Amino acid sequence: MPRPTPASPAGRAGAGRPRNGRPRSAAADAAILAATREALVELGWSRLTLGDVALRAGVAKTTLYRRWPGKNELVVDAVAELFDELELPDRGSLAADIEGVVLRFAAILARPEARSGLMAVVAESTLDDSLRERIRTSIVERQKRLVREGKSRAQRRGELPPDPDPEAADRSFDLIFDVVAGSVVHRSLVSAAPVDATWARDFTALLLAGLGSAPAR
Amino acid sequence: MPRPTPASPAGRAGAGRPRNGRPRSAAADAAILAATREALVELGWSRLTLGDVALRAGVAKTTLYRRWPGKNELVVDAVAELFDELELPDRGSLAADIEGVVLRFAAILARPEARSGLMAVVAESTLDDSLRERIRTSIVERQKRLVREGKSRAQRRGELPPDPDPEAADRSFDLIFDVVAGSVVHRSLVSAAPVDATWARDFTALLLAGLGSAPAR
DNA sequence: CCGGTTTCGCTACGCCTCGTAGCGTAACCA
DNA sequence: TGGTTACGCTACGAGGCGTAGCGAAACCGG
Repeated sequence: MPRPTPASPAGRAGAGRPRNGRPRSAAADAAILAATREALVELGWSRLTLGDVALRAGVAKTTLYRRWPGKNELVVDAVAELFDELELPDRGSLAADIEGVVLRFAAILARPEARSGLMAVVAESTLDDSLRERIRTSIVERQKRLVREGKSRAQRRGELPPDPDPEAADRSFDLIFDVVAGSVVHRSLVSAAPVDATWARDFTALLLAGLGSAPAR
Repeated sequence: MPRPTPASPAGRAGAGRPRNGRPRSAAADAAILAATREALVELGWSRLTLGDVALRAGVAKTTLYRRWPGKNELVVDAVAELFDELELPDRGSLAADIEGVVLRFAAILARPEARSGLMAVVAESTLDDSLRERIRTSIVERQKRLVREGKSRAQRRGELPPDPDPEAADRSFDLIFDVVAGSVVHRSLVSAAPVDATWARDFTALLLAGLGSAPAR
């Protein structure tokens, strides 16, 4: 009996692998994902074809279909790897931490393979629940972890008050995450304007002090 | 000599139309855009085909290609019409105005034809400058006008200080726009969580007072 | 009323991509 | 060595893309 479903192939979900038979080439996985990003840069989402990706990666097209159900899932995994480098170094203050993570996040979004791939899979996920779940675990949850860490770090420093109850803490946390990630994505992809040091400083000032205080630095 | 380019067809850019010959059917335009939205709901972006749209609209496929260069531009125009209803009623205070526009904006994004279409064309625009410009003039600029109006309204009320110089005013304005629009879009499409009254209130409180004040209401 | 002009519906076409099936071979394990 | 799985390759039907060509319809100026 072969594997019931093509299943999730990439290393991220390496669950029960049978001990018999020829193992899947890990090099092929890496080559396919790299080829996918390369094709995203040159062709964008709509003109990207799986046959072209297979050709670039030096594997057969059938190998590609054995590991990923389709174009959507492949691109999610290819883009997700870009976010592996996202970290949150401790810069001493909440303001500095926010500026730092904003600039790092924006640096990833500035790469064309992320620009053209990310929004496309989000669009597809509106009619595909399993794809949305894949995006959530592979990309979104990873970013969220950073915001959670930065918040509790600021609370240890005394820059933010402790949360009164866990329910309110969760809601406040989700809100902050959407504001930070959404603002950077919108600035970068929709407004198509650069997220540079000036913008990061202005954004941090707004997030910390709000509109009521002096909006201009 | 026929028209040099297929040109921008929809009513939005109705420039120099020749006075001779059979006029283009305005009813066909409306039917095509409505059919596009209907197909977006049922099929989403990737499975939407122009042949299917033509069939739904009751026009020939060639008619469709005579008016729009391709799928991208057609969907931009179809989605843009959804934002026509976006307004900013005066609710007496800056906080109430923000909550109102957030909820109205979210109501549009909750419609499946907007969800699946908007992100897709934004993704495509990363490699197509003319498409990005089309999105900017048809969709983004329209939203921006509302934020500009709300800001000056709040300044007349004395809720916000006047801007020191025009350059800082522009930068502050662009920032606010990206934060508001980006946060709502991210919450709605990426986090896939509802933008309800509670979220709108929490977001407004954060935007006005910042993280420094009490984050929980 | 009529000739010029443009749009429209329809059919047909070559090109490409999709996703799968089938086969022989290669790699790994007990 | 035999069993099992992955791989490369070829081939295929299905379907969308975007265009060309045709005759008919609609509108305008003379």
